[in-house]
This record gives sequence, structure tokens and C-alpha cells, in this order.
Amino acid sequence: MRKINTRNFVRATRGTAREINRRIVLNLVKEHQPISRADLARRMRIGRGMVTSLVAELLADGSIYEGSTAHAPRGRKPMMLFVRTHDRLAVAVDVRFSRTYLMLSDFSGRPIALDEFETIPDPIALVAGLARRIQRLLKARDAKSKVNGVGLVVPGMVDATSGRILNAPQLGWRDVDVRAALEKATNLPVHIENAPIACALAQMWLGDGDTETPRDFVYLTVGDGVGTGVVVNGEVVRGHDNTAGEFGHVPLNPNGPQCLCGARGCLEAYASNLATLSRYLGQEFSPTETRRLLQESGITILDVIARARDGERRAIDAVEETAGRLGEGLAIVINALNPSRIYVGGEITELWEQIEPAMRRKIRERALTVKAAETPLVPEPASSYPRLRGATAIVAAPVYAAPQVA
Amino acid sequence: MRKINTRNFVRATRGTAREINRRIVLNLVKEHQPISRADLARRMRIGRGMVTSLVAELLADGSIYEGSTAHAPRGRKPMMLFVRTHDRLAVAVDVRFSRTYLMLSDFSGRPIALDEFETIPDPIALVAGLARRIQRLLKARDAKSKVNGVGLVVPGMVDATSGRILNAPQLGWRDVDVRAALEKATNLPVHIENAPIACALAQMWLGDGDTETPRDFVYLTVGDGVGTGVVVNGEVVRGHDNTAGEFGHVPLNPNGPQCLCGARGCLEAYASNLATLSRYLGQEFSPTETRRLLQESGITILDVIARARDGERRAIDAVEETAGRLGEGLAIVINALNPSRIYVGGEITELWEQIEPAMRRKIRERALTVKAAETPLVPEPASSYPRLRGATAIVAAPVYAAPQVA
DNA sequence: GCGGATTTGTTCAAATTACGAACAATATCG
DNA sequence: CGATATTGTTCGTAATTTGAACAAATCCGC
Repeated sequence: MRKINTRNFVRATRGTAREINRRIVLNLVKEHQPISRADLARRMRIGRGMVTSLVAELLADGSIYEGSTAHAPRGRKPMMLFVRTHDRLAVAVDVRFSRTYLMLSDFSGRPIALDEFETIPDPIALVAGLARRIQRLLKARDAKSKVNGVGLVVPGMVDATSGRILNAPQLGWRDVDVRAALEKATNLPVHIENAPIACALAQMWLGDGDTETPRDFVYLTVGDGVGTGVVVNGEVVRGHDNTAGEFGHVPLNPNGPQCLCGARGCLEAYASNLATLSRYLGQEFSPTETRRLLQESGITILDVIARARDGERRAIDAVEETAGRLGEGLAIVINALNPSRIYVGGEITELWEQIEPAMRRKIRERALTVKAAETPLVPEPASSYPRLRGATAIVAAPVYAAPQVA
Repeated sequence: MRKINTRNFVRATRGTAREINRRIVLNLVKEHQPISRADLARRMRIGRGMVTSLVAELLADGSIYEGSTAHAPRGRKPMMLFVRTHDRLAVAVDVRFSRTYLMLSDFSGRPIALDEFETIPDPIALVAGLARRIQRLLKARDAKSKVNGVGLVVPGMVDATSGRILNAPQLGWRDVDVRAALEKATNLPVHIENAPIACALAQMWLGDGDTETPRDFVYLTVGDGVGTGVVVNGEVVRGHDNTAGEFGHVPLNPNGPQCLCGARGCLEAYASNLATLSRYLGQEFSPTETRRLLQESGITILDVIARARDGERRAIDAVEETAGRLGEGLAIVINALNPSRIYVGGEITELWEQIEPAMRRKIRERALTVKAAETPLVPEPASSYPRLRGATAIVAAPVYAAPQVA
């Protein structure tokens, strides 16, 4: 039951009902393909004439296509419909502290081409370099005419409506607008998004049809920082000033280690990759000190993960402690939001069999109900490029989203 | 940008656009009254003919009425429209541990009659007694024909769709269905809701037109427990199993006092009324022990509040410690959800001038951004009966809510 | 092999509603 | 008192949902 905002509403027009139904058809094709007109009519409880009309429009605008006919026990064989994704493309960009990743993908998130380069700290210079690479990529693939837009994902607070990057500490960016410049340089629409939210949007919009994507879920990213993308009632939670989802800065212990945000004992200070490395090196979490030691020793999170997999006790202890802390943090998320599912992304998920029990144990200790304690945790390995897929998702999403009325 | 759930959607029909526009008109009248047809046409950017038609329907179904004409500098004086609430009634019920409160109110939440009685622990007996009181109340006020339904609010987890009370520990109720019996006994539709969520819904649906109710806000209730009602994107957050909003069980200190939920150091263990009383009595939070001492001494939270107001140091210290803890908890809420506003309900708000600085100080320590740290906190005294108003809201809400399509 | 039955997909007329223009009613101004 | 302006109502047109009828394509039983 949603409230109408009388200061910011969209009234219905003659085309509203038709637009809603056309989107429903498109989503049904996308998630239940192959599907016939008669199938659609049955699912939507409308006449086949109506379906023919709506499908004709979607065929005409290139959203779907007709494929094979299917077997029918009797009568005319149905013509099966498919969503067109393979030749509808997006440019996905993932800007991180040290490297920036680029992917040309289709609308289902399937990678066509990948590229990467060292992140240039100055946003203007970064955009210039990025635009050149995008042009080359599109030219090499003869793809310019098939691209709907560019999705760009950053590790920080983003106003997705205006495209401004409000604060991205890891990049040293504050109140930065790269969207206009990139649109001008590429002649493509550009969408900007916060990294954990983008990961969540990838699950929402590019999830495979096999497993139904829930409408209330959380995506937890474990990397240099710990962040969450929250989806409630089928919509991302951004918050009033676009700073929602900072479960990484929920304190597990008020007397715990100093976090980068200035507070003490945040989930991030216990469970980020840096925190795991600190623990592995046998010292309390201290970002500057730990970074110095890491630079000296050259150890990375992937090293620790490999050592844990190989049975090294110190590595196993470090990782399991992190898992327990993640469990504590997830218990808070579960009590606060009661999501249907929690996706967990980050390198640490490569040790899922080892960390899941520790996480689950802590969740069971603190979740309010038995059912809540059983909230499914779904790992997502870094190798599926969740942030890049998220960048694709923010380009594709407007095509599939419900019309915003009332 | 909301996702369409292809397994549970509502398609648009011929009447959809009209229904949406009619709801928009109704909400505009409700929140911007008095308002004329021409005003409505301008705000909605539609023709006056269309408005005349929609308004005629709302007049006919009794949602609005025509009032005075208003001044116009030139031309025909406009006929002002008002929402009808004064003779559209709801029965509101607030079931608490020791007493149950009953209110007959109109659709704006204005109380017409109040009643209360001792809560009968057995739900079947409670419903029987409640139904008798409701019948008497309606008969005394000759109101049977004007009542839209009954709203019943409990302190526990509720499946609002089915009306089942999943778990209400304070009442000792688990998996209880009082709705069907109460509907049968009163011949009225019955809506069941969780108490903090109901308080939030009161803000959303019965809020006065003067201050715009935000679409992202949190309602924190401080009483026997500490709970939250969360609204995101104009919709209440219930969670997958209807257990969302339990920010009261977010831990402030993992080694803190034992909470009723079984964990240690929950916000509730630090900031509920019982926790404040424990502190006042100079002992660590222990529900059973504290309750015993309170029973012996006869001291209540209102006593402590009165003493704090009178300047008694021990009472002031107890209350300010609670305020600080609430601030810590609110900082977590703010970082996690970034709401536009936080309403705070409970007896402790009677000392708002004293507790607000302590809360704000803690929030500033821990909120991630300066702007987030300035999230408005709005006190709501117990004397405005937020739970009863919430019960009214859940009856009235379906009349005003946006049609659920797509 | 053909007529009957069934299913899918298309076409078309009717009903409903958004849309916009014209008109009616009511007011003020010069 | 006529001109002008504003509000509210009426009415015709255009767009779309709705449902029936028809066309196309298939399988089955005789």
C-alpha cells in the first residue's frame, strides 16, 4: 500500500494502462521465455487480440523477437517469443581505487569485450581516457549503433538522479560530476551508481529466470570497504540524501578498532579485506599501518585466501574471524530488514564452504526468529564481475521497469 | 525504478488510469484542502472537464464534499472541496500487556470516544469482550453505519496480509488469529498491525497537511520494548516473514546486558522503559529482577520522568543515559537507511528538551555525513495516542493508497 | 484422405475513458 | 452595461480495452 506524494506525482494518461501492460508483457517474455502469445494471454487474463497488439509493438521496437514454434498436442503450433538482448548492448565501467575495468556486454550481462587500465585520480582526465577507450572498443566491435548507454559504478555515495558523485573516499572524489562530460564525449546516455547498489541492481535486473529474484534482498560487498545494496518492495533503497545502505558502518563493538569513517568498531573495521589482512599480520586494524606492512610484504587478500585453502592455520583463523564478524553484521541486517535473501560478494566468497558455517553460527545466535536465522546466503564470486554487471543493469533497467505513475 | 514481479502482478485495465487519477484527486483534496476543481486541473495538468467527472464520482461515493466558495480576484467564485472524514469512522484498538485501549475516531484520527479495560490474556476471551465493547460503543454513538472497519494493533510480529499475529511475546501470543472471530462478532472488516508499524502508518496517512510527510522515514517507539516502523519509497517495510523493523535488537555492545530476546547488549536492553528504570534503581538491566523491585517500590517510568523534570540527579542521569543509547541506535538507523525524518514515540519524549541534546550528540559522533547527522528528530508524546491513531490509519489507508498495478 | 475438433493468432466492432473545445454561469472592471 | 476573466459543465473525438468472430494451422478418428 503506497502513498501518493501530492507534491510529486505522475498522473495517469490514456496511454498509461497500455504502457503498464506492455511492460508486463516484456518482463514475462524476459523471465519466462520462450513464451507464446496464448501463454501471455492466459497469464495476464486478457484476450489474445490484446496480446497480439502489445506484442506487435514490442516486436517493432526491437525489445523481443519471434523464434521457433513449439510443440502443441493439438491445434496450431505456437510461435515462441524471446527477449532481445544479444544485440542490445551496454558499456559497463567499474572505477576502483587502483584500476578501472571496462566491459562491453549485451543486455543480459553477457560479456563481449573486456578492458582495464590504471585509474587516473583526476576525474576529468579519467573521463577523457575512458571516453577514448570506449570509442575504440565500440569501433573495434562495430557496436556504436547497438549501444543503449554507459553505466559507471563507483565505490561511494551517488545521487543517481543527477549523476553526481557525492563522496567517494577511496577515489578521493567529492561532489564530482563526470556524467555530463562522458555523455558529451561518447554521445551516449550515462548512468552513475554506487557499487553495492549496482551489484544489487544486477541481481534484480539481470538475474536468470531460473531462480526468481526476490523483491526484498540485500547485497553485501566485502572488499576494501564493506557496503550493502538494499532492495525493498522491488525498489532500491537510496535514502533521503543518497547515503542509505551503509551497514558497513554499523558498530559491532563500540570499543573496537578505529574505522576509516572515524567511529570505532564498525563492521567494516572487522570484516573488510584490509581488516582480514591486519588480523593475518597479527596486528589490530589500523589502515595506515596495515597498508605500510602490506606494501612491504606484498601480501594480498588473494594470498591469504590461497593459504587458508591450503590449510595454513593463521590464514584460516584470520578468515574465520572475518566470517564471524560478517555473521554478526548480517544478523543486524536480518533483524532490521528481514530480507528474503542476502547475496555476498567479494574475494572472500572463494572460501564459501569454510566461511558459511561461521557466518551462519553468528546469525543463529542473534537473529530474532528461527526462520529469520535461515535467511538464504548466496555467494557471488568476483569472477562473475558483479560491479560490471551492475553497470550493465543500470543501463538496461529503464527498459524493463514498471512505469512510474501515481 | 521498480521491478515488476512476473509471478505476482496486476495488469492494467480500462479503469486503471481513471482509478489512479481519482486517487490522486482524493489525495490532493485531503492534503491541500480546501481546493477547487480548477486548482486540481492546474496541479494535475488535465482539462477541467476531466476533473469535473472525477470529482463527481468522489462526491457520489462520499469521499469528499463541496464547501464554501472562495474569493477570486475576477470571474466566477470557485467551489471549494473538502475530504470527508468527520463522519467516516473507524474503531481503533491498542492491545498492550496490561490494558487494552479502544477509540472511536473519524478518518482524520480525531477521537470521538475512548474506552479501556484490562487485557484478558486469552485471545478468544479478549475478542469476545472487545466485540461487546465495540458494539456498545457504536450503539451509544449511533455510529454503526458510519464505521469502515476495525484496526487492531499489537506489540509483536504480524502478517498484515493474513491478519495472523505471528508472535507477540508481551501478550504471550504466538500464531494467533483474532481477525476472523472479530470480523464475525462485529460484522466489520478488521485490520491487524504491528505497533511501531502502525505508528508509522499514522504519520503517513493521518499526518496533517501542513508538514509534508516524507516518503522515507522511521518511527521509533520506546516503551516496554524498543521497536521501529520503517517506511521506504512511500511503503512500509515488512520484510519477507514480516519481522522487519527490529532495530531494537541491534546490539550496541556485544558484552552488554542480557536482552529478553536472548542476545546481549541490544538497544532495547539499554533504552526501553524497563532499562531506564533498572538504571534508576542502580542495577544492571535484568527484566525479572527489575520487575520485582518495581512491583515492590511501585515506581513507574512516569515517576522517573517527573523526578527528572524536578531536577533529581539520579533520575536525570538515568534518562540521559537512555537518551545517549537511543542516539547510538538512531545513528545505526541513519547510516543504514538515511531516512528524511525520525519520529520518536514513548513516555520519555516528555523530556524532549533534556534528551534531544544527548541523542543528537551521539548521532553526530557516529553518522557518516554531516547532513545525515542532522536528520530531523520529531517527538510524539504518548498523549497523542500514536498506536490508536495507527489503528485508525490502517482502516483509512486503503481509501487513499495508490492503486496497486504492475 | 477428409471432416471434426482443438489451439493459436488476427481482425473487427463495441464500450469506456482521456482529451480538448465550446458553452454556461458567475464574477469584476472600466 | 458591455467587455473580460475565471470556474464549472457539456459534448464530440480519439485512443484503447474488451470480447466475439474469423482465419490459419494442426491432430485425430473414421
